[in-house]
Amino acid sequence: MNTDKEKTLHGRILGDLERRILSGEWPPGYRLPFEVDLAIQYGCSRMTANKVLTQLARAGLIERRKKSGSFVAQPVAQSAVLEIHDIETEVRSLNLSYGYRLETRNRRMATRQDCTLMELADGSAVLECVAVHLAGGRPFCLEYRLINLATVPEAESEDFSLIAPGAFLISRVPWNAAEHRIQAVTAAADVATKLEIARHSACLVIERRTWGAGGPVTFVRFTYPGDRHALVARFQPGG
Amino acid sequence: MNTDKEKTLHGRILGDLERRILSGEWPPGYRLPFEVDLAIQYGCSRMTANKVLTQLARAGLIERRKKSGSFVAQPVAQSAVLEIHDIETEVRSLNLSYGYRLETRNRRMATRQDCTLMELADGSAVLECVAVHLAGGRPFCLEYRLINLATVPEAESEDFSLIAPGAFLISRVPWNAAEHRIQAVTAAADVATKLEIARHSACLVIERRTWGAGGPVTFVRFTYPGDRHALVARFQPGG
DNA sequence: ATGGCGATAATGTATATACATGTTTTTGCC
DNA sequence: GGCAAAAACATGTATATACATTATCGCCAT
Repeated sequence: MNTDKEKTLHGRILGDLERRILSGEWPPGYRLPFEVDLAIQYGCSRMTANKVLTQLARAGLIERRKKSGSFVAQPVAQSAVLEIHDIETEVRSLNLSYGYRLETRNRRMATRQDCTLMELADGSAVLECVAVHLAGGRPFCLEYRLINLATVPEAESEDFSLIAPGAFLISRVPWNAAEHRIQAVTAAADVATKLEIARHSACLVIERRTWGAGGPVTFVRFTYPGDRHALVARFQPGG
Repeated sequence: MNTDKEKTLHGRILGDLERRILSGEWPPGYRLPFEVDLAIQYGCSRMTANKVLTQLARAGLIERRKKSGSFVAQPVAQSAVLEIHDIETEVRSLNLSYGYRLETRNRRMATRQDCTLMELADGSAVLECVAVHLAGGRPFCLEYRLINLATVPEAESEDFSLIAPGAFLISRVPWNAAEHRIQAVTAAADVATKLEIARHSACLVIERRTWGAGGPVTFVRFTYPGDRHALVARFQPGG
């Protein structure tokens, strides 16, 4: 059921303890055996037991306290790991042909609004792109993109008529932080036209801001027709 | 910037390598020093270097190949860890008063639709609840809940007039897998009435299915007014 | 050339050991 | 009895060592 890494000694012990915790046999608050006792029970060294307990603690399944021992953690927020894919990959995984159409590309100075969106300094130059991603010949998603030319100057010499900004950026610009914002909105007139949907339809909007070592990199807003797209995320405590 | 665990030796080394990778100094594909060389450079033992590289590999920042060495991984999908909180916690963190109103509570046999939603066996008994969560006295979110009475029989003796099903379940039922689905929809008439919003407004819908050791546990659909709620997730590669 | 085969090199796992760190419990003094 | 010093204890970190596993390279015979 797990990542079947129960090939190794500490893998087997880990799986064993995980099973007891997730099944409820060891409920939240239960104090599990000390490292030395685990080592004796499983006939291994303390270092091996330590490795297992350290991994359980990193996964958030247990909490460790010096002198007191290790305790099964209280289940906290239901977190989920949400994978936000490259759009071309996403479309192709639906077995549809992928298409891309650039609508506008515009180099300009950052407006006040841009600065708010991206945490830009006043007077920065940005590249603004609007593009439509197509699946099976029909509009799949609308992309509104801002690129900070101060941190990504090489974007200026790219016309984005064939390659999408996302694909360009991901392969060229290292990033170290991102923030996602997911919302439902009603389609404005221009959005509805570009996506070929009825006005006031519900749309799923995913906004992402990305930062690199040199500051803000890009802002992007993806707008999906609400009835045709869902984000799905699976989650298992302890990976 | 990190979890500032640069107190220990392997913590410092880890931070150092992370910085080089995230800054782009070591680009994707770059082969980093072998364990023994790292150990020499940092004046530590190979076990310590191994611990660091193992953690980097678990975080997905590097890929390790026997005999070849360790390489900076290609950035893949932009994944984000989305924390889906308890609603009461969420409301209170907005500095609003929290309220809860149960609308309906109904014990019945599972319909065909229920079975599809929850992967139930035919003929299972379920508890169906509809409730409204309030923030600052106004509707914040509509909850539609199904509980599988086969795996959570104790739910039958709970009337849920004061305690919300989510709060009840999280503290009592261990679970080991969950699936989230996030979508945008237009509000149907009954939803609009309960949430006191205009018909056909855009709403953000979060559905969650949860499984435990004994099979399906619960299905829940949260419907949020689209203009009043957004999911926000931050992400930093490597933790 | 080429196909196999063994040497080599790097990671993977496990152990024994040592000392550090931070809590709790016990001891011992006033 | 009260309180501070000391011991006991469990985890945290680090090292040295050993052997297993596996991919790669070069050599040699065909």
